[in-house]
Amino acid sequence: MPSPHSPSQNHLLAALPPAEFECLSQHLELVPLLLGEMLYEPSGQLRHAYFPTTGIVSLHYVMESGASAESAGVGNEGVVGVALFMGGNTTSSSAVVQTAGHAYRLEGRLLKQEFDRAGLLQRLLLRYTQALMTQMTQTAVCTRHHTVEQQLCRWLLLTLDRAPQRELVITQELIASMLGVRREGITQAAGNLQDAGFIRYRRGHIAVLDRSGLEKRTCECYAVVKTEMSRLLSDVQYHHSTALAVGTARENTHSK
Amino acid sequence: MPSPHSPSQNHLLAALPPAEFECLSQHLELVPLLLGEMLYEPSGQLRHAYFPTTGIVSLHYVMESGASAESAGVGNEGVVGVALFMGGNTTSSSAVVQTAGHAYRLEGRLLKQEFDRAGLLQRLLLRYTQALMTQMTQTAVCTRHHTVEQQLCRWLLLTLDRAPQRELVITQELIASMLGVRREGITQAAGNLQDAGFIRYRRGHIAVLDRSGLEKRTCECYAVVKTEMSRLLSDVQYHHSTALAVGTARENTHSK
DNA sequence: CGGCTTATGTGCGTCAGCGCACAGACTCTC
DNA sequence: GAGAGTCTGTGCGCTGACGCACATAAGCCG
Repeated sequence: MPSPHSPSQNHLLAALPPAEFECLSQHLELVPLLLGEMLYEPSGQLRHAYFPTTGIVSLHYVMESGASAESAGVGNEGVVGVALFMGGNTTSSSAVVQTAGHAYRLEGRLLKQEFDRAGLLQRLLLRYTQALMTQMTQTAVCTRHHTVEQQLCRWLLLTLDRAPQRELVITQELIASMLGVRREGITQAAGNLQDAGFIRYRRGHIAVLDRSGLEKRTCECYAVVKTEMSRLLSDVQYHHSTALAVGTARENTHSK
Repeated sequence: MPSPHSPSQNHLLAALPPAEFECLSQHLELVPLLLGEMLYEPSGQLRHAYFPTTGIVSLHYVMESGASAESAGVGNEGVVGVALFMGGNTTSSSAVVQTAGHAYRLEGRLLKQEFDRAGLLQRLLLRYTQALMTQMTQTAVCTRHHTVEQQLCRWLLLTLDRAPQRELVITQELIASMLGVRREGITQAAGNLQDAGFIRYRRGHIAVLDRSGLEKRTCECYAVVKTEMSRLLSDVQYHHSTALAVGTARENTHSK
């Protein structure tokens, strides 16, 4: 079965003008993201940046005690490894695959190089990084003030937005470790949501039946992240289609 | 009384090579930061970036319900307004003065301009932004897993590191709103710390008597932030004194 | 000095979430 | 299709933090 993979499934890559896109494409390597795989660990040297297409990655911190919490998630809207161009080259948190799928990876050195060209890619990456910060802030706030059920709703919605299908493949145990709560807490909250008819789940699979239901039950945090995300990214696409498209040959190689 | 204000009291500015420093200096404007003053509010257009010298600013998010939480603090090690060069121009959180003092401010347009020169300032700002992200992540984790007392210790230590004096001028009420907990919770935790002889306080003043005591009581989060901060910043200074100092006239204008 | 504002101390009852322990129940594999 | 491994459901008691309601006290200002 021919899987129609293309770098343009990643929003950041897709927003590049054809010239830059082509230039990068030849260095992009399609890699599978396996559930639970650790793309990088705390303080470890990052070798590649990952542009997810169908996979979803979670940035999270694991404490000495073993307790953990996610600070942000990355799907096809972003890139894993911002530390590569931010100059730190490594972070104190780790990146773990939360939903299996694929990503295109790019050697760190090359990403940095492209970044330093100060082209549209730089703009995109910086804006995305700001969106990431918004997400981190909101995670902190949400953690502080909202119930497990609200947080679960937020998490489901954000994940769903990045997932290609309506059914997520993930255990309650894993969700619990993302949100930094007990597994039983997720069982309970998920039970409530199922009773309400918003989701249906079975051993490691969660199907969302009623998005708007979840949206009603979640806190404002979801909307804040979502709004800020689209504000930061839509604006970039504007620049693409006007100023920056000028002067680049419009080839049709984009759609593979 | 002649107060010896200088932009070089801010670590980012101080790390600039003389040429860049001079260039920026003429556009920097010394402004007082008044306790409680809001430097920018959610979704409001940012006009200036602020480089604190003696003041401390808190980035925090206020929810519809009125509840709030800090995601990170900014003192003389950093800058308020990263959204200006990240491309977003605004954020969903607000910046509030948490400790009165001073800052040098720079028009947003100019900062962006300097940033786009891709000189050392850009490197500095990007690295600092990464440090900010570490702080946000750690805030989220700490919020999730640690007690109010531990968080108070972390907060006191981080604040102390940025404060010129050993005595902080702040009410428990304000600290509570930073940490997103009840005021009574701070009263209790602070009482414990005072009983242990680590701090002493009276109506709006907190004096730290025993730093190492606080360090023993706090969680790992303080160390994580601190370590990452110094890693990111020391490395920059290394670049300054070697690679990047080449080609810039070594004038002695730096030390005022 | 006296009164007012504001900050801090304290004592409830309540509750969400934790930690633990164990009982089902679903899948996958052989 | 039987067993093993894993995932999910449920029921405790416990505790940190909340929300509220005051009491007290410190600093400020006229």
